Amino acid sequence: MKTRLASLLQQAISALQSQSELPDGPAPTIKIEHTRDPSHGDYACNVAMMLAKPAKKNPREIAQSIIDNLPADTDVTRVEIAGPGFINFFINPLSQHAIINTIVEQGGAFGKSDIASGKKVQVEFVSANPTGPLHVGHGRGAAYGATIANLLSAIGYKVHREYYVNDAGRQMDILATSVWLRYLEVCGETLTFPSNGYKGSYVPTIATELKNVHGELFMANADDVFNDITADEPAGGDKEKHIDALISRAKEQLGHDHYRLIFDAALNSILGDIRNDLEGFGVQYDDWFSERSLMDNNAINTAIEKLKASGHMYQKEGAWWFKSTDFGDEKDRVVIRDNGQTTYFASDIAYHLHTLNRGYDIIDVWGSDHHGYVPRVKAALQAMGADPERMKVLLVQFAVLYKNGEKMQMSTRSGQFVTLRELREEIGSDAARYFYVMRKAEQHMDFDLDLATSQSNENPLFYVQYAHARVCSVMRLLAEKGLTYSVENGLNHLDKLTETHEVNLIDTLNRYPAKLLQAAQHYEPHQLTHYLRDLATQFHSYYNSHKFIIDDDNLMQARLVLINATKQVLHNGLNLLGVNAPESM
RNA sequence: GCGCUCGUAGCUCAGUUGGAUAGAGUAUCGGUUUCCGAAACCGAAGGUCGUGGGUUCGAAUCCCGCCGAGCGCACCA
Repeated sequence: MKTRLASLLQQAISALQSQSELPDGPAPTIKIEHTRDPSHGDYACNVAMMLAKPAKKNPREIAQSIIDNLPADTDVTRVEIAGPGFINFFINPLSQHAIINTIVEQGGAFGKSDIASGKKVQVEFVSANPTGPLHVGHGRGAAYGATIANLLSAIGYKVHREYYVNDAGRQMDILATSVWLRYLEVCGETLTFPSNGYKGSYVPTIATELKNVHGELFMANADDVFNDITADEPAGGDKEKHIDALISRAKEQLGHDHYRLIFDAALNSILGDIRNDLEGFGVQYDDWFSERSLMDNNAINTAIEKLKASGHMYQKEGAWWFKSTDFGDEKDRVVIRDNGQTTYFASDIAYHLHTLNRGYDIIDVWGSDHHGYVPRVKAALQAMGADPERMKVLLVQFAVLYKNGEKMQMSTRSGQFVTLRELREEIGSDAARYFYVMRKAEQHMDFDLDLATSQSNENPLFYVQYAHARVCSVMRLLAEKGLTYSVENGLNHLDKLTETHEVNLIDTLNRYPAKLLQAAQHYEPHQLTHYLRDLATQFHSYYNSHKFIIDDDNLMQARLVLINATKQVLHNGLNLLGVNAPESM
């Protein structure tokens, strides 16, 4: 309908231009919007006001000329000028009914489109270091990323969902060493656990498993291990140097193969837990991409060579630097450390290049604490001759948790955090998924655990699900009464749906496809949650003022088609959010 | 100090390329069930859109200053 109106307006404007009533040249893009106030009609357009300046005319005057030149359309019942120069359209309500036919016809596909026509995009999200279980901060990125992927897929993108596994680097070494030290404790050694080690309870668990499988294969004397190691912070030393020394000691005492065994045991255990956790959260991936694989297949060196060839690399103090300031970054960045090891940044450059080379545009969902990292990655892509516009970073604020009215501090290292799994167990995946995407991603978010766990009706998910369940309930009752539902009959009598509640509900149904498109293009799932609440409100209001199971069979069938169409749209929307649409509550 | 994100009802938040009287939920107050599920519905009240300027027909939205919050400023990942 919007495009139809736009085309009518375009014709009128062209006509005026040829009569020299309006200046030639490109007219402003015609924007048709739904009105907020029903007294303003169904659709409104501000094009007359946009033309006021170039035409040097009163906007209301222009609006009148446009209306006078507007071609007739059977579904437009009235056109008005209002306010400073809006053109308001009143649409024949019966023409809106057609959406119900469309919904019945398309079912679960209703609302989807092929706007993106199969363009390939990779959504990389969560990608937490496999050094511990996911916590509620990661949960938001998981819910958001998964929903974004669903939305993009719904408008025709070919979406690749990927988890980038940081299975290399110092943090993993710290984890492996932490596991080994706990293992020694399990085997009866006493030692002072490093202050910078991973202290979560999952570490001794992995250590115990290791002992069950391998016995005392990795056994060592604790005094030997700690002999000549730089002092830890509590002992007046440096915690970073302390843990680094312990890592070196672990590698040298265990030897490459045994160290790798422990390292992989820790990695596999934690990654397995993360996979399981995300699966339970309804989050699916097409690929779990290993950072280590970039080293194994030389992709990192290739990328670095490419950077060097670009002329934006230089050597300083034994390290290789990328001159990212050439591309607007704050400072230059190290790619190869003076000890010869490549940095995380080097891996990430290689990873992004690799993804682009596979033909995907990139959407990275990152925690907002990584926002300073964006310019350097884009700079690297640009230096290597790639288009940095092909990479889009969506930043997600961490949720701040409140319990008993107090803010909870979280840190993976200290082992003090609420895990995603705990959250799911307490409030359920549906509520968590919905709650997480209800707010704009870059908005700070207060997550009140007491509120979420109380299952109060504060949680709007129940409201939406209830609307869906209510339709199901009506249909159950219909069957109990021995009555039958005829879609055909209902579709044939849509013209009987003339009550205000019905018109409003149908109007809301009409808005769904555009809303879905907008939510996807702007990466804003919260638009969908707001829409679904609106739709549920319309339905509940209708439900309370009209009965559906009535004596007039034609009217009843028409109403049943309407509420089933509503149910379908609720279902489609919730499905995109990764939330169930229950038949009963 | 510099940079990024942000400041809207008591609280949690919408307000999408600048549009008409700034909207929901929740909390508060008052109504609605012999009737398809009251986890619902209807109504009232609630605002100097942080603040001061600027841009124009028109600003919560764009520009600048100030105040306040969060995050970032590693040869960590």
